[in-house]
Amino acid sequence: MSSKPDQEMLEKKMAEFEPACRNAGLKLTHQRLEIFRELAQALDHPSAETLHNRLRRRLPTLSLDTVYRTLAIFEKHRLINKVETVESQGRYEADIGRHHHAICRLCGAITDFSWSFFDEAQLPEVVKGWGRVDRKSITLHGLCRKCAHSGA
Amino acid sequence: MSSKPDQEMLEKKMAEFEPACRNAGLKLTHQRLEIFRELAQALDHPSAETLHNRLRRRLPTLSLDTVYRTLAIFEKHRLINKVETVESQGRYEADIGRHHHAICRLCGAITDFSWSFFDEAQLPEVVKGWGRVDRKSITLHGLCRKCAHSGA
DNA sequence: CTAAATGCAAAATTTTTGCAGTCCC
DNA sequence: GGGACTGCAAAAATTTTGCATTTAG
Repeated sequence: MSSKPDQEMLEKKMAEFEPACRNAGLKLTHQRLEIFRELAQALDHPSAETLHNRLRRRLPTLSLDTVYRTLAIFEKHRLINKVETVESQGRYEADIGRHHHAICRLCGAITDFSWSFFDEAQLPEVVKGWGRVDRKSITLHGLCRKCAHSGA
Repeated sequence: MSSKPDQEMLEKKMAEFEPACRNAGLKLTHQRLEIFRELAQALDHPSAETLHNRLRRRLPTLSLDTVYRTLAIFEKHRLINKVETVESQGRYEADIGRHHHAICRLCGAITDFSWSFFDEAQLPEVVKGWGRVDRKSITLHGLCRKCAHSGA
């Protein structure tokens, strides 16, 4: 459903990230670049802790609280996205384009999918009265193929 | 967007809850009944802690961990729903019927809405390969009317 | 009766904060 | 150089667990 971003794609994302970061008034520190890079190449919507573990190999002094702070500030400026989830741990993604999520209730894996029919549909009238909608996304819950086959 | 459930509605929900609970093989304890009742009459998708605070007036010995355990087991048996959220605190609702959520990024309020057009739409082909979908829901993010008007 | 549920206390997990030192712009 | 950022440590917030006691069925 999602395809592995290759090196070329990753460099493109990094190239877009730098000006976006400056635009947001954020300083381009080594840590921020690496945290974004790690998230951008991740396929699994990692948590802060997961990212920290992966980054420690490259950045042994990187602290977990910096990862938390950085993800929070990236999200605030919409450079990344925090996934709507039912888990206790927050999960993040670098892809802020229109897409949706399917979550497996067994293995917890989050998979992206697109659905332009929905993206282009007008929200129902009743929502108009609620306020200003900035984003809309779908979350599917169920069993991924792998878990469904492993006798659940 | 949602209407206040009156006393009659609440009693109906309680009447439906009891057999559903037994069906799930769960014992009908005083605490469980009161936790469900409190959630069923709540309009704000409360957290475990919020529910506990509200219930303490009536049940002074009710412990927070029982609230956590009870909500978790209710959700496991699909007697209640845990809302997909970006917050660190889990939020719950007794309404397990088809509906969707609009979340205000300022005040954090969660509002329900319905959209049968979406509910009845076929998911895109690409999802078929993912696995078995049990539930699908929409989350809107933005500013509720009140927060939008208070100059955000 | 008996297995399940509760309350208490303690721990584990996840996230946030204060502050001194460091680094980008 | 100065304000933003980081790392460290500590704390806060949220959720989970072990165990003795109580309770529903």
